[in-house]
Amino acid sequence: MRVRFAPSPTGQLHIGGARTALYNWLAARHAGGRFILRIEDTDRERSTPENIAHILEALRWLELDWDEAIVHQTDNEERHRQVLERLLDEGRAYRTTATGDDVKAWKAEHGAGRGYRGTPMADGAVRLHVPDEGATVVHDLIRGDAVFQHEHLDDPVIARADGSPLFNLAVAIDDHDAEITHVVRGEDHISNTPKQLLVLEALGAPKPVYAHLPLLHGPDGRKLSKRHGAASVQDLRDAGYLPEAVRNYLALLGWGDADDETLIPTDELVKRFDLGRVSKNPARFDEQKLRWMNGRYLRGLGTEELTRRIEAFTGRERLGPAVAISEEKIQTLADFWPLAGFLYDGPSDDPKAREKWLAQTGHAALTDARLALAELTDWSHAGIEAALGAVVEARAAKPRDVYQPLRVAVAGTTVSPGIFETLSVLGREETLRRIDAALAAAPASA
RNA sequence: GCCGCCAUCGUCUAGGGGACUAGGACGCCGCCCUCUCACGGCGGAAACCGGGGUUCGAAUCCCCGUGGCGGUACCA
Repeated sequence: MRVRFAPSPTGQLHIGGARTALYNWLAARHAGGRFILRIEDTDRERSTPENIAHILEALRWLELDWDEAIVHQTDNEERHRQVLERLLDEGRAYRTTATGDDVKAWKAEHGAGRGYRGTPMADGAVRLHVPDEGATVVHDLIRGDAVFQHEHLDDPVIARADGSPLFNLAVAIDDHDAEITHVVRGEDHISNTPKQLLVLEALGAPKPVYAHLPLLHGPDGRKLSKRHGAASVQDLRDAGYLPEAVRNYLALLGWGDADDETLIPTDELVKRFDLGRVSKNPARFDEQKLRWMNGRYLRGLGTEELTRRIEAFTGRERLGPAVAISEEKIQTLADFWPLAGFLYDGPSDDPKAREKWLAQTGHAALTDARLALAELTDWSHAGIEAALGAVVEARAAKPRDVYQPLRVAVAGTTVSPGIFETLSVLGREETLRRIDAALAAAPASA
C-alpha cells in the first residue's frame, strides 16, 4: 500500500486536513505500507513557503512521519506539460477559449444536465475529451461504487492557456508516478475523482482505489473555523492539547471499530485501523470530548513526563511539586498556570473572593490558622492537616470556614490545588508572609 | 438549476434481517467522595428523518420524499 497526504499550502493545517493525514498515516502503518507527503503548490498565488513550513510543523507535532522525500507538485511541471502535449497530440484533449459564460450558454441550449463539449480551437485552455457514452465508476472503500454518467460530465479543464497544468491533471499524474495505490482524501474531492480517472484512462495508467472521508464540521454543523475556537493544528497545540490525545480523538471522529473503546493509544490505533470501517457521514468537531480525553492522557503521563511537557509549554522551570498537586485538576497543559501559577508568581487578585472570605469570621479564622501554622514543627502535608484540623475543631467551625480564607490568602482566589498540598509546597515562610499580607490588607474591623 | 454524497441519543459512534426493552463514550442531571475546583465511583434522562414497499420478521434491504453537505473555475 502506498498512500499520500497532499495538502495545498494555502494556510495553516486545518483539523480536517490533520485527520486526513492521520487516516492516511494509520492506513499505511497498519498495512506496513508507505506514507508519502506531497505539497500541492500549483496555486502560486496562495502557496507560500511559510504555509509549507506551518504544515510540516503541524505534522511533526502530531508525530505523523512520512517515508519518502517530500514531493512538490510544481517540481513536476515539466512532466505535466509533457503529458499534456501527448494528450493533445493523441487527440484526447483540445484547446478552447470558451469561458464560463460560454459553457453556461451551451448548457442553456443542450440542457442543464448535459456535460459541456467544446469545439477544438487553435489556442485557449486545454480540456480533456469526455466520451458521451458510458460512465466512470469510482470504487470507494468507504462508499462503495459511485457512478458518474459521462453525458453529465463537462470536459474538464486540465491546463491553462499558457500550458500550466491544473489540479486534476497534476494530481492524476503525480499519483500515478508515485505509484499511489490508495487515494485517501476528503469527500469534497469526490466529484474530482471521475475527472482524474479519465486522465488516468487517457494515459493508459492503472487506477488507484479511493477512500473519500466524510467532512469535518464545527459544533454548529457549519464549516469549521476560528469562530469555533480551535480550527488548526497550531490552535490545538496552543490550547494545551497533547498530540497523542489529538490523534486518538481525531481517529474516532469518523471511524470506530466494533470494540467500542474510546481511549485507544496510537499503537493500538495502528493495529485496528481499517479504511473500510470509516463512517460515511460528516462529523462535528466537539472540543468538549477532546478536553476530557486530553485530561485522561495527561494524567496517564506520570508526573515526571507531565512536568516536562508543562515546562516546555509554559517556558517556566522547576514546576515539579506544583504539577504533582495539580495533575488531577487540569485537562490541558494550558490549564496549569491559571490554577497553580500563584505558587510562583504570588497570589492573584480576586476582590470578590477577598471580600467574601477575609472579612469578620474569615479574618478571625485566618488569624487562628496563622498561629497554629507558626508553631507547627512538622511542615508536611500530614502535619499541616493535623494542625489546621485542630483549628477547625477549636473554632467549632466548618472546615471550609477555615480553609477558604487560607486559600484566598495564599492563592488570591477560591480555587487552587488542595490546601494542605498547597501550603506544603509553598513552605512555611512564604505561607506566613502571604497570610500576614492578607490579614493586613483586610483588617478585622472592616 | 445540474451532478454527486449522506441520514441512529445534543455530539462521536456500535449495529450489516430475528441476539434491540437499540449498546458505549463525551456532554447533561442526581447521588457518593470532598477544604475550593477537579478527579474518581454509582445511577438517570436522551436516538433509529418521513412515507411506501420486500419479508413470517427491518434501525438494518429497495423506492420515493424531505433535510444536510459537497462539487459545478483557465482554484486546490
